Amino acid sequence: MKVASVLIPLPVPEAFDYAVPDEMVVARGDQVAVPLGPRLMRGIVSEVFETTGSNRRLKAVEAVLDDPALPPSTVDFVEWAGRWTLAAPGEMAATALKGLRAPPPRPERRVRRVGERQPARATPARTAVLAALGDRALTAADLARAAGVSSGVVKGLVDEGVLEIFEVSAQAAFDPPDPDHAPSSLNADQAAAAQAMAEGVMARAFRPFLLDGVTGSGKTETYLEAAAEALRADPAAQILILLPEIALTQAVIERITARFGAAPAEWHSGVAPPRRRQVWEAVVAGRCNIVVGARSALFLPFVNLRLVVVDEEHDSSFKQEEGLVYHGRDLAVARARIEGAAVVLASATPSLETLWNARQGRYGWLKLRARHGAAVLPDIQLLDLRQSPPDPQTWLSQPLRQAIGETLARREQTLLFLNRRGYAPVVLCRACGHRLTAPDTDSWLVEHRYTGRLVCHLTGFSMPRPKLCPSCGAEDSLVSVGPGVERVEEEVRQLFPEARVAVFSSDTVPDGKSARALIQSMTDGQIDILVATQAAAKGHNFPGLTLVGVVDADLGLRGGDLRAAERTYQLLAQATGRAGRADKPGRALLQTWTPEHPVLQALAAGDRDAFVEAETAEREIASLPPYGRLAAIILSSENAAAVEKVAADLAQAIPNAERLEVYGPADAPLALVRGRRRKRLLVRADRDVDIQAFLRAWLGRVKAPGSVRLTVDVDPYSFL
DNA sequence: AGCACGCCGACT
DNA sequence: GTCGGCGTGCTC
Repeated sequence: MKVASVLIPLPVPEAFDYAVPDEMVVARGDQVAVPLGPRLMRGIVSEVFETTGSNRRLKAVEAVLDDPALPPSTVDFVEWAGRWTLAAPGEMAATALKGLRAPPPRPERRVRRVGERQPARATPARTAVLAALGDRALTAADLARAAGVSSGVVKGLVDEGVLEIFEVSAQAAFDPPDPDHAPSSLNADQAAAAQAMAEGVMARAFRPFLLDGVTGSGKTETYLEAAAEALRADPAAQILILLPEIALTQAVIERITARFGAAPAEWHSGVAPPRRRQVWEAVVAGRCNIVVGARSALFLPFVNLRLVVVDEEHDSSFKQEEGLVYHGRDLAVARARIEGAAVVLASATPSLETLWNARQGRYGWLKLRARHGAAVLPDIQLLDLRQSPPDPQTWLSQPLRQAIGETLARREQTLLFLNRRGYAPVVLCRACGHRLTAPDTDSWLVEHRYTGRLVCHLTGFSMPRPKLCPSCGAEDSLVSVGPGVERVEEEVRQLFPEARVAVFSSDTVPDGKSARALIQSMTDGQIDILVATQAAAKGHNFPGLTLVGVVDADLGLRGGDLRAAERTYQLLAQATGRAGRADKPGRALLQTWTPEHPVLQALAAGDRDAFVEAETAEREIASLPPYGRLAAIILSSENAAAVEKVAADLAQAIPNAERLEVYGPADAPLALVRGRRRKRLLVRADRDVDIQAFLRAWLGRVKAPGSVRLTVDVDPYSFL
């Protein structure tokens, strides 16, 4: 008997087996309809095999669906990703079908001649219609318009049998990119890197690269030349370019369009479902060469993937935390390995993991130096706040104020960087010391003055700023503690009333359109001082910007999670890198209470290698990534007792394992979110330990009731 | 995810 | 005395 294993988009731990009827032809990757309990489900065939006797009688595959099959390598990838992240394989498979959610486009109805048949009565209108049509096929409406008659005339000819209606499936066309449309002229570094990447693509085997170059070194044009080379060698080659954020796609799409004379396909959550269906179908049919997208584009059914680019590979937005928990960069490398393709991780501030892989020789390491005339690294100074503390209730120290004043006098621009939205991160009661938190979440409420509300940045809960302390009832006792961008803006306006000041944060710039407008007015010099969160630290270059002030360089270093130092280094390197060009040297001033901190020392010295060296050494001593591996298990439920119970059960059931430790259970750092009590366990293992096998064995021993949600996060990034 | 089966409060 | 609440469990 022939049996098909079918991946079903449900949280079941394995594929389900179905009998294949004798006359049915099924293959791995096919989309099938299978009975599950009382209903029919769409599934993906993961395997077809022959068996003699079965110990259980199987239901039969109902039908093979018309929708295109997933290419076998896409099935390989989906299965691998499911095993790696401990997700249900069927749910991972379902992400590869996300493009099919919209109904197929309605086929277009067109009319054409039926042989040489003539109408019984040839009126002028009818003659005009037949003349306009010729031997083409048009829609009835287009034809009537072309002939300058009403649609009734066309209908009459159809009724008479002179014309017939037929259906054509509407298919979006993707123009083939022309690799020689507008090649960039590359400098020596770029040409060497592009050459190495192109050779990697030609090898038709897994070839990973780190493309390591400061802002302005021309990473994008370099990897686009490698893509062009791939297309020259194989016009059917498919290329995937992953970006951390939707906001960055437009600029890259424009550059690709200019380089190749054809627009690439776009793939992310902002693309409408019918369009996504078109892209999905074009990708699986090999009718689409270049896709630019967010991490979910990794799951597209490529048939000839030759090159994957992960731009800004260090960016933590590649880590998906909700639903399926995975890291887009890691899965991109895996996909390239499975497809036998080249993968390029590009960044000015590569992640420690990637740098480590490059140093070990696992990844080809392609370095680009800054180009002549591009932004040069600014002079970075640390401002020791112990020497020159700001006045009470202000946040800018005297040296920074003076620098802003000088910059203003030279009619140049300042960026004040503070990675904190709103006016004040904490509101507390002077009388009783109570800190205001959201009612169902124990994170602090952030004061926003523009809206006059207190906002929970985790859940979006907000309330008006109360008059009385909700804890002790004292009147007028609430004080705003600490600065956010709005508060720094207030201080700047008082200090420099004549300056034009703007705030750039996700609150003032909620969408791409307003972001472009603000960036434009900054570029045009209509803003003197921009107070910004990390929303402005990425990717924009302002020619008149010569001073970057970091209001609180210590901010990201507190809290001490694994990647705090790395993230801070990357963020501040990006922020300070905004200042200055060759003809107008810039400077960056970092306000800190701990100028001796190695991260800040490395930043001030402009010495990335020293930072990487020190940070890597610390990770090695602690056997943390990349020297070890981590996984987190997060339990959450509205029922606190149920969480405790499952946590205790898990702690009881830890399998024996060598070179592996389990920490916890402990309250998650935010122990209450949206009314759900959260507990966390953390697993650390040596690099060569199969941490997934351990987790599977462990979780197999404990059953959590439906009321407790259990999330596994392999290689966690957020430690909330 | 659905949809079943299965034990305890307000109704004809 | 029933209709129905959603808690646990299964679906090849």
